[in-house]
Amino acid sequence: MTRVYLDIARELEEEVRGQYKAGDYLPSESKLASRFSVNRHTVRRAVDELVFSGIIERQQGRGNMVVSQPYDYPLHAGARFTDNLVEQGSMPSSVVVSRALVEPSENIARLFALASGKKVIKLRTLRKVDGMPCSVIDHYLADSSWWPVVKYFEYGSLHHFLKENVGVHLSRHSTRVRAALPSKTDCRLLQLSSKTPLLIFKTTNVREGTSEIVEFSSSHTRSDFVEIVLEH
Amino acid sequence: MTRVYLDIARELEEEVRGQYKAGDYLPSESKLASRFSVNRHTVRRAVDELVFSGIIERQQGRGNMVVSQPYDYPLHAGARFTDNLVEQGSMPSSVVVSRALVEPSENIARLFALASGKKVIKLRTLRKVDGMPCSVIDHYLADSSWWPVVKYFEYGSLHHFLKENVGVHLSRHSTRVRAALPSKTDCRLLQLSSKTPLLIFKTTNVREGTSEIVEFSSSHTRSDFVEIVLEH
DNA sequence: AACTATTTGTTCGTATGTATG
DNA sequence: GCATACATACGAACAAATAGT
Repeated sequence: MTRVYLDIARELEEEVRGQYKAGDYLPSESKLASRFSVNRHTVRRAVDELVFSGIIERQQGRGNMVVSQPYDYPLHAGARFTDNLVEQGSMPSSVVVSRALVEPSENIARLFALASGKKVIKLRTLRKVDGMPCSVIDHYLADSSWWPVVKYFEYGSLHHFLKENVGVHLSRHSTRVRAALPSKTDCRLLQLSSKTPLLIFKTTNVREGTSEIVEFSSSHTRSDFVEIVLEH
Repeated sequence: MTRVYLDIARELEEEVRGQYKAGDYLPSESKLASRFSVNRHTVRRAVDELVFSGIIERQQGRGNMVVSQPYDYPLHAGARFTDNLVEQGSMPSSVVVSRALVEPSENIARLFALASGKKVIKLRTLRKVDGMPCSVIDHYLADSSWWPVVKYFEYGSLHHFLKENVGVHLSRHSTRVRAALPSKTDCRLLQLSSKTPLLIFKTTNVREGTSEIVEFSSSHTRSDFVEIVLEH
């Protein structure tokens, strides 16, 4: 009768470490409950243990996702990738995950000095290193007339794509850095535990030679094994 | 009906911060349950929140004890200071909190290309904004012969002090950025909750005009209301 | 756009186990 | 042993988010 949930937690943890990879989902709590012949509360308590130890991330309406790499990555301190800041906007190895013409937020409309009602292009790209998603970047483009072209951007360097296809050369204007814990979306896209802090770089890019801000990007990078290098 | 436990958690937290001191006990869960007219599970869930945030500790058979009384910051969320990266090494408003000649770690000895047995100077400075500690910086100086002079550095810009008093001009060599949750020491010095992520900048500085690394610094900045601006 | 099925989240009720004094 | 307080477990119901039809 006593402490069933700890046994289940141990069993689940072992299975996760042995047979799951980051991004996989556990069976639903109902299925686990019937499998272990316990009440759903009890498996839930068991899963709580894994959530607390950072192996599992709960996603309401979706399921319980595995967020750590059991035996893939040697996450011991010191083994850390480095990424160059200046490539953040033009990662050659990033892939578009979503793309839309959207109503800009108030901040972005002000930044771009947009007339009200005008839409902006929003691109979300995901960058992986050795198959592991390590940063999500949201790009906002001020000029929605680029949409017919940008619609066909799939992967690679966005800045290079823009130069080739719309003849715009972007140059970096300012960058702000902060750290924060991941949002639910960050957790999902980066297969991350909500306890892993992110580095957030907000960059504005201008049309080269002018002071016209044409792109704003916000990159969210997992900071447990990626370190950003600044050039001086 | 929904999320009653969060309201109760907020209420309890407020009372704890206002009227309890470390070592006090909350009323029993049954009493709280009847006071808030909810099931005991619900107050339990509420207390869980306080346990998770580290201000309550459960003691089976005894009660729920207040273990810390976190500082109450007069700062509303959203008010965010910005700090310029290039001043990180030479904050005019920082104060020395500790200072010593220490045995360097392996990494630092290698970085400085030091002979074994040589010591390095370690300075820890604290920078406050409006009275609130917002970053701790550990400076390591390769040349221990500066000690008699550095012993008298108390506050202000370290780089300026070194230029004036030992005739060394430092110039930035490389910077690496990451984010992490605070250590216990960080929490203490910055009066932080362990859930607030920190920005960590590791910078190496060389003697100007040479490639001789003479200073390494690691700055830990609270990132909930400080944002770092990069210049391009 | 509306509806449905699935999955996690919250709350109630009840009962029993376990630690403390 | 007894009373009290926290800990675990069962069952039921509904809320809220998500995904797909």
